[in-house]
Amino acid sequence: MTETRIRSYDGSTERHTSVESSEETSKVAVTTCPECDGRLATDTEHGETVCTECGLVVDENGIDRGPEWRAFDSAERDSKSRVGAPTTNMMHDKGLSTNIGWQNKDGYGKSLSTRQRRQMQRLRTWNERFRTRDSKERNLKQALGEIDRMASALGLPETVRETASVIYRRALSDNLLPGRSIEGVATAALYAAARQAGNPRSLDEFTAVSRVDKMELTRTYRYIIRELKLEVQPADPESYVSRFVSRLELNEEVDRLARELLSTAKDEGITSGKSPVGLAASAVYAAALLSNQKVTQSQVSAVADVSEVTIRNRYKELLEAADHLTA
DNA sequence: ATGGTTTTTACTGCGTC
DNA sequence: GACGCGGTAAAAACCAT
Repeated sequence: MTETRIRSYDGSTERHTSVESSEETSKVAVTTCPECDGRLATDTEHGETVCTECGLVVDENGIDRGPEWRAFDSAERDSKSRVGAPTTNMMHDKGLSTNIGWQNKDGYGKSLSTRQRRQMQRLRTWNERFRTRDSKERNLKQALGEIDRMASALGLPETVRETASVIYRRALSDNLLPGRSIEGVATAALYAAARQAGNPRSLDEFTAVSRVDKMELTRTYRYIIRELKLEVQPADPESYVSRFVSRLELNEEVDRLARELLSTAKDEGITSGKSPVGLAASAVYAAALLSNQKVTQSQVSAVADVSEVTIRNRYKELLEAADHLTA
């Protein structure tokens, strides 16, 4: 009947037969055991050369078994292939799901009748359908878990998580996942969601809580945006202000002033092309200066993750723009 | 790949506490 | 002398082409 195996190494290798066949396979390389002069047999499945008498393992690395998976159709190849960054989830089910052999043989190696063949074919089809649906669900489950984890680590509100999961689902159903890591796409989805919600976090902040590096994040982010035709406008510097202000323990006046500086700067047209984070940081610094609250450039630099040089350059420009307007 | 722009790194000098 | 600030040159990162 059906042979249900842990994993299909090879269509013809089954557990019970491999044990029985140790006698037969011994004809491949027969020598004598150095211990007891018994016959040596090669166990092809484990790549060991063992003595049939005393069980001494003479050589245990005889065979390179290559990849431990084998794909029988393209769907399976997709789910098992190691293209892309390695994740623990590469084999979503740890190889424990049911697999129906492709040979039309029963457990004893006898051929099946036409009727049985048909039946097996139908079973294979359905098994495959359930298996892939299952894998997508697990994939989604893991991704959503990651999104949740990162979102709370970054203090992002519920709404952002929701849009992130919507984006991820779309990516999944549009088959954007193959070749990309779940973690990477999940991070990119959250990044996009945060920006869309006007509650952005910098790339650096994301790489701090995600397992993917900056390169992969930006790459998959671009890809997702392009493929899903998402509209994400450049981050508004003002959206960083309140966070910086509170982390530096400054008051609302600084917050207000910083926003004012930023909007006049925008009107003067000196903000384009400059990094939003740098602008926000500089505005906060300038505002603190104007309202006589002491913060050092290095403090701002630390919380905003922007170099002091950038802060200097920007805040000079911001003040200039403000002067222009008042004068 | 390339070139232009922005940001960072590293270093220096000045004033203040 | 350490610290905050300002400036500069060169390197690195980024982006559009």
